[in-house]
Amino acid sequence: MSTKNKILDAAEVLFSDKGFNGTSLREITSQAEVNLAAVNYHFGSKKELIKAVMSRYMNELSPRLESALGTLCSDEAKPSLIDVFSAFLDPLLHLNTFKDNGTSIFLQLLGRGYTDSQGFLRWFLTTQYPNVFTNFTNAVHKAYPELSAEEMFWRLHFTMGTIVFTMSSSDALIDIALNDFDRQVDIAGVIKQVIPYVAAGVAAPIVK
Amino acid sequence: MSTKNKILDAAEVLFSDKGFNGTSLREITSQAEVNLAAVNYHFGSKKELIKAVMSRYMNELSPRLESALGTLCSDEAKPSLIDVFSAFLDPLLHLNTFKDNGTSIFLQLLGRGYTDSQGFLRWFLTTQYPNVFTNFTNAVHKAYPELSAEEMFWRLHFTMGTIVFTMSSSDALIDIALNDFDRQVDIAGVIKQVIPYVAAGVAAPIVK
DNA sequence: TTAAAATTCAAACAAGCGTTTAAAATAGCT
DNA sequence: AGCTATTTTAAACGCTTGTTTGAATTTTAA
Repeated sequence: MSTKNKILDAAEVLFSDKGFNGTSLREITSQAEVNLAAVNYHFGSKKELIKAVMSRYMNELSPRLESALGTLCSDEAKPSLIDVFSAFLDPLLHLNTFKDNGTSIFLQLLGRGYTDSQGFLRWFLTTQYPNVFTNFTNAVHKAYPELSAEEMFWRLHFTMGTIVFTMSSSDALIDIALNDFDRQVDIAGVIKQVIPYVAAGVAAPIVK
Repeated sequence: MSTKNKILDAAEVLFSDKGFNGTSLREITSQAEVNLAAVNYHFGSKKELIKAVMSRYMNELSPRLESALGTLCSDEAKPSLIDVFSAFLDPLLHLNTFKDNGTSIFLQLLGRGYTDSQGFLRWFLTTQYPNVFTNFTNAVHKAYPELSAEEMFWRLHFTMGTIVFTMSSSDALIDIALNDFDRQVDIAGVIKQVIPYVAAGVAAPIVK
């Protein structure tokens, strides 16, 4: 295992757990059992390391997501909103085969990135992977064409908030579910619970 | 204006903007034009200052919220979910008269607190202000009794995520709405948009 | 007015941060 | 083998962090 990958593996777990600001390079390098200076040697800076951690996941996810949403758009049949959101399920769960707990880690990273660091990750994702966003918007528009661009804007951001926030605290929530309901839930179970919620939210009657 | 209040006023704005970890005591005290040591003298520690900032809002909000949700529960008529979520509107907007931009600041603080600091604010709120949570749960149950406790648990957390995440990035979203749609939106407008969304989400068909 | 209490202040503290340096070690190549 | 380029290492850098100190100042009350 290369030093670079040892760093990435340790960093993604710590970042997802304690946030980007909350994780120091010393924690990462001691967890990875490499020298402190290795981060700056291989990645240049902490900021670049964060980008590298996210890129590793996005490069795995984004083609599958584009494909899934793309076929939904090119199909003749009009998809339901449930179809649109369900299209995320397989690409996201595929991250679990790509890496242990990959789905959960990635979604937590996403949540961290949106609130930490004053939105620089938002910029990074929307500029580096714009196709995912436009494909998603198009798919939702096809499923619910009555929604105006402005209403769509708000509801998609509400949806993003639901997903990202839920996933960034999913470990705590899964713990509570285990204690209060004796129910063993995994990340796939949470995603399946959230899909009808966001689909119904986006499909809500248009407010006057 | 007392030193204590000068600190609280400066802290809440900086905390809501840059998070708890992202704001230093030196930024706060220089913004408040007080000595650095004043924070530790008056509050004991940074953590206690964070609690004090949140308490000032919660003490203003929680009785109004309990009352609004309480009457909803004690009324004979069965409320709609829209009624339940709308009950938050007045108490939240009241924070604007209590303080300039109070609603927005408080909701952003809430969002920060849920992701920063590994959930210690979640513990603080649920243990210090438990009535708000139980009243809310009861009101939702009355509006939608078919929902099981477990499903309710998940959907209420999805809702919390939607609200908190949206509000913590509401400034950025309001900016985008201004640029893309020439639409001047304020925090009350965002709240009114989000109510039908979360109401529909909670009311979504029960997943098998 | 005077003594005690509360508050403010400048300064320093120890600890942690990301980053840089230059020497040591390793690897790749002719 | 011997030279070059790459990588690893320990140490230190400069800076920021939250907190503490003890003296100066202001406020309070008798």
